[in-house]
Amino acid sequence: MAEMTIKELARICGVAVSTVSRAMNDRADVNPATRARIRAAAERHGYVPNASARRLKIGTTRTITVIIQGEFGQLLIEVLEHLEAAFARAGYDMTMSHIADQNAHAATVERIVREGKYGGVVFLGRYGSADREEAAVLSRRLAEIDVPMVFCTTPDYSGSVALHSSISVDDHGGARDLTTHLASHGHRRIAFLGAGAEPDREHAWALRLAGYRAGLEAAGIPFDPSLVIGSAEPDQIYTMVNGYASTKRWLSEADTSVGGEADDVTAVLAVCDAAAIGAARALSEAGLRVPDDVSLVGFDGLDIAAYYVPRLTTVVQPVAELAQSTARVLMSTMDEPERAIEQVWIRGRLQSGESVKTL
Amino acid sequence: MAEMTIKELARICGVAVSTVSRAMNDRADVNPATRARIRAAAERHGYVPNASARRLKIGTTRTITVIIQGEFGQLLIEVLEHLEAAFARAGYDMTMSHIADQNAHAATVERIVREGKYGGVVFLGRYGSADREEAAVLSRRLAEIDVPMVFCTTPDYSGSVALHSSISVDDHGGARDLTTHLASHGHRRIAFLGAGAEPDREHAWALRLAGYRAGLEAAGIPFDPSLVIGSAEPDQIYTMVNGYASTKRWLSEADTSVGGEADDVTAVLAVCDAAAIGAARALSEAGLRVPDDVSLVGFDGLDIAAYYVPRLTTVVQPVAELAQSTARVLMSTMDEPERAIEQVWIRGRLQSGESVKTL
DNA sequence: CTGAAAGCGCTTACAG
DNA sequence: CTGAAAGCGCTTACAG
Repeated sequence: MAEMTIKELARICGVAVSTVSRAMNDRADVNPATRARIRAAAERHGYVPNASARRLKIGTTRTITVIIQGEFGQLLIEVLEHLEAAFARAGYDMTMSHIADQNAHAATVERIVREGKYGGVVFLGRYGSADREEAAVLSRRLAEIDVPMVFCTTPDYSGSVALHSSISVDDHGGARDLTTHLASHGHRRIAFLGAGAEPDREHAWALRLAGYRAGLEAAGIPFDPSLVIGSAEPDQIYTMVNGYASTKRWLSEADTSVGGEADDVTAVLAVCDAAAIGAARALSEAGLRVPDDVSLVGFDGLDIAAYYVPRLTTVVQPVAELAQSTARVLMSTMDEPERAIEQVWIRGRLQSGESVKTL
Repeated sequence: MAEMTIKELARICGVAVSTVSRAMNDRADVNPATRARIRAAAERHGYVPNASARRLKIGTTRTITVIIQGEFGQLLIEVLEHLEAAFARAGYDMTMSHIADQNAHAATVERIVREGKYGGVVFLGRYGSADREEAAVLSRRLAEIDVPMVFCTTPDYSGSVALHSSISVDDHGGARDLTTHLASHGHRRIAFLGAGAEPDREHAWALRLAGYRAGLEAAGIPFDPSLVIGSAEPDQIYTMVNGYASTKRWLSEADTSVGGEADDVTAVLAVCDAAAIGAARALSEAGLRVPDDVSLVGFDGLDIAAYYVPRLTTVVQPVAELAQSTARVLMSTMDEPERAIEQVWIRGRLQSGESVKTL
């Protein structure tokens, strides 16, 4: 079936192309009867306006692209689905581009954006380099591109002054709540599992680590750096394999080191649910049961947390609210480009499972 | 920063726009020095050709879109990542469109495709209606659209004659292997968990159910329809919630019914890993331990299968091969549109865990 | 309410 | 090797 153009449809309907254009775009200044006739013919012949020609002429588009970078798991899928629904309700198409490269070059992103195919951009997930300076440079280059842009589930890395709006769960508050929860169940030797290698204040793990420290402090528990367990897989922090490998390494080091710090740990706060699942397996292999021997909590509120045995205590990311907020901020920025930058932090909800023992 | 056009860049370089075009597109007939000078200027000024104008002129594009429909989980993510890598190696961009609607209207798909933004289309995941007739109609309408198209992880629903190439894991063979595996460990009362409601031969669950029956037959075990457990959530068969709810319902019905069929079941073959995880929770709530009281196997080979306690015996989908095969078939079809339809079935690998007890 | 015409930013024969 | 010109399929002032 050959592609039909506006010209052919105009000929078929016996009108000018401009009239067809007006009819297809629902302009007020068309005779309702003409409009109906044209649309019926379009439907019948399967005419769909050429998106490239339209965009070239209009200069703008009702398509949003979501750029997903790095780790791409269940959490981002859920956010994506809500984003799509939110944009669809507002009459926008949404498409996605995944950037596999852990350290995407600004150039890759720039190219996607500058091609001019999109009216707005959502960055989803971790973006840019783990390296602070590099990330800041990327952020500044992005800010020079004349396209509305907002970050979702990742904060802005620009440095002191935020250059982009961002919407995230309150990582700090969530981890603090989990720590307080553990403390209120009698735990005082609480480990944090899955810290990253770089001292980067804005990464989710770093914010969660800070929340953990705040929770300890609120409970009057002194912070012990030896209870911060680093990631064995720093390139894939938020995964089962990292939770597993990090816990394995920690347990074996603790066994052999003087003092055996692991021995008196009664609870582990994992950087996310996936890492917690990996940790649970490593603990099990070491003969430690959850929660009888060690309590374990996660973060994110994935399905697996609710179906795991034992059900995992976690903080549920408000995915619907994150997506709606992101869509709202982006569309506002598209309407009003000079709009002020917003940093939105949405509180997650602590969901109690069966993985915490009361001491 | 204003968007730069080819005209401005031509003026800056003191050449004609046609020369800039040739330089940017790496044509042979440009003076290497001119070419270098133009590309340097483009880089310096951040010039990126307007994709819409280019596409309008060329009529074709090196962008592939992956249309994901319905359930979108970890398995599809892994396939997606491999697809992207495969297309990137061949110089194609890849973008994704998710269709949330379980029963996408052909119109939605047609619109995406007819807009003319893409050079090829991959359908990923289940597509079309669960209803056989509706699915066949969609398939036929899709075949009328003049765009290279291939189905990945889903077969073609056209009816007797396949209209589209498709690449899937060997669902039938995988389920047969799992059943044989269970039988060889002494199991004879094996349940199949997660059957769908429609008698649809091509759905993954139906193919796996058929493989299960073939496995039973090979082991000389009579097929017992009462051991086929239907999906409590037929709209989301391949999920934890369905595995959980279906198992719950089955256990409670079996308890109250005459004969209590559940009592003598020693093994459950779940339609996929996610459903198996849900089933494991339901079994645990009923006081049944895996594998001591019931053996349990899944399908897909997700990370969770390897990290769950007990490690889940499953068939690992060959995601890399699926993606590479899909990319290869699609690109061949783009080069040669009249190419013959191919149906590819790739064998999965049985991965032994700790969830099967030897009787 | 409708039509004729200009032009969006590119690419590609066609001349030179 | 380079340039001038036509045209891809649309939309949008501008006339009527």
